[in-house]
Amino acid sequence: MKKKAEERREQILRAAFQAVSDKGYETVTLQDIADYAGVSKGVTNYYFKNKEDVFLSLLEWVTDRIYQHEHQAVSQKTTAIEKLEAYIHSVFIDPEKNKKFYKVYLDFMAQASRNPHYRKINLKFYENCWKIGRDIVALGQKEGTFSSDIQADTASKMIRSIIDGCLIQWLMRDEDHLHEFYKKTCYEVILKYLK
Amino acid sequence: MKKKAEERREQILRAAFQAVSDKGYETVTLQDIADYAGVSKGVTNYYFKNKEDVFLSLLEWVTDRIYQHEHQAVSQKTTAIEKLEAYIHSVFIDPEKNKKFYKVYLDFMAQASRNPHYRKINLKFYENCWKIGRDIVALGQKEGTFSSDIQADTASKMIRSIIDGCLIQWLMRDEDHLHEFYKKTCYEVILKYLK
DNA sequence: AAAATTATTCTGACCGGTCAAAATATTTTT
DNA sequence: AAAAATATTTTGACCGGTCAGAATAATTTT
Repeated sequence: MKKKAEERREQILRAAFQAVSDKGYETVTLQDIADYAGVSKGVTNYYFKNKEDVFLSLLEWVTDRIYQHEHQAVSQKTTAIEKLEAYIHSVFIDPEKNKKFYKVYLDFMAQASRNPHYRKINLKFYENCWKIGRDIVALGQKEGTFSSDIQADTASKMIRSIIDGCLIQWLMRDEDHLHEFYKKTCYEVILKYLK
Repeated sequence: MKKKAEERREQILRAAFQAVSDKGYETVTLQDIADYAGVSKGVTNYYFKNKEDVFLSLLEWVTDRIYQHEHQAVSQKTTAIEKLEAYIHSVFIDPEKNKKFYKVYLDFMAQASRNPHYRKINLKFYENCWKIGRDIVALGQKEGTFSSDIQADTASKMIRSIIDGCLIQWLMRDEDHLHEFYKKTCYEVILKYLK
């Protein structure tokens, strides 16, 4: 019962994710989402309060999945360098997935710049990401791999800034083959900063 | 004759800039723009082909102004370090102006991720910014201030990634007082990377 | 059959683009 | 220089189309 409802919600969120990625936040209609999910329009209205509720849930769902993925990748490694590598590797998954996510993510950030509800969800995502970065830096400092001059909290903010900055610039340039370049250079910049 | 028409266009673009900053790209109607400009609805259609034409012109106009401002600031300094400082200083003008621009810019990037017309204009902006960065790095290397290990072209991409990454993260956090933090740390990261 | 779920239809609001007419500015004629 | 003619600019009403949300109907589950 509860299970089914949860599945339906996720089915709709997946559809919304694809629809927004294809068409853009504002262009997507509830009808689009229903079509992508292969259900009728009423279903969406049944499981979500309204359109904004779908989108807020979508942002929460998608950022949480990203975070889980990153966290999982990092937690499997032991040294700071390995963890940093794993982090960057998990972030720069592949052109296809990065494109899909950052298209949607840019839409949401544009919304978030004016709507506190979106900002709040994004902040939660940031905090999760910062935590990953902070732990890596702190470990590296304990190991002696990273400089003790920098502050782990500050560094964690920068790490995410560099990552997002690189992937956004990559997306805007619209050349898949540059994915590797940004991944590599992003890693190098962060490493040089931490050492 | 020609002068008046150009003034009108700019008047409308200024109005559109403010309107988009306040309400967001997709929410803004031609009526809004007319209202902000203090003219009637028909005027906008008289000076621009259609809504998209207004927005494409706006992106071009606003990014060009930003670039001119950055370029002017950097060109007044002589050493690489001074130029870099001036660059960062001109980018991180003040919370008010940064907020206004990045709100609009995020909207346009969201559009650009799906619409090649916007991407093309943004690429022009990128190339201008990269040129500023590249020249600073090259100068620094000639001076011996910056490491010769890095590639000026690569570094210029990273400089802009870090700047945009920082300002976007700052905007999302919605705390004006952090502006100084991101400005300072952004500069430090870039400097450490270049040395 | 009652309740829960899904599908369809309706409605009111809104938007972009058009257009004809009015207002204003410019040029030509007297 | 005044008047007439012409060109340019501005206005706001209008239309076709779309969408979110509500209401309603149909179907499935319990």
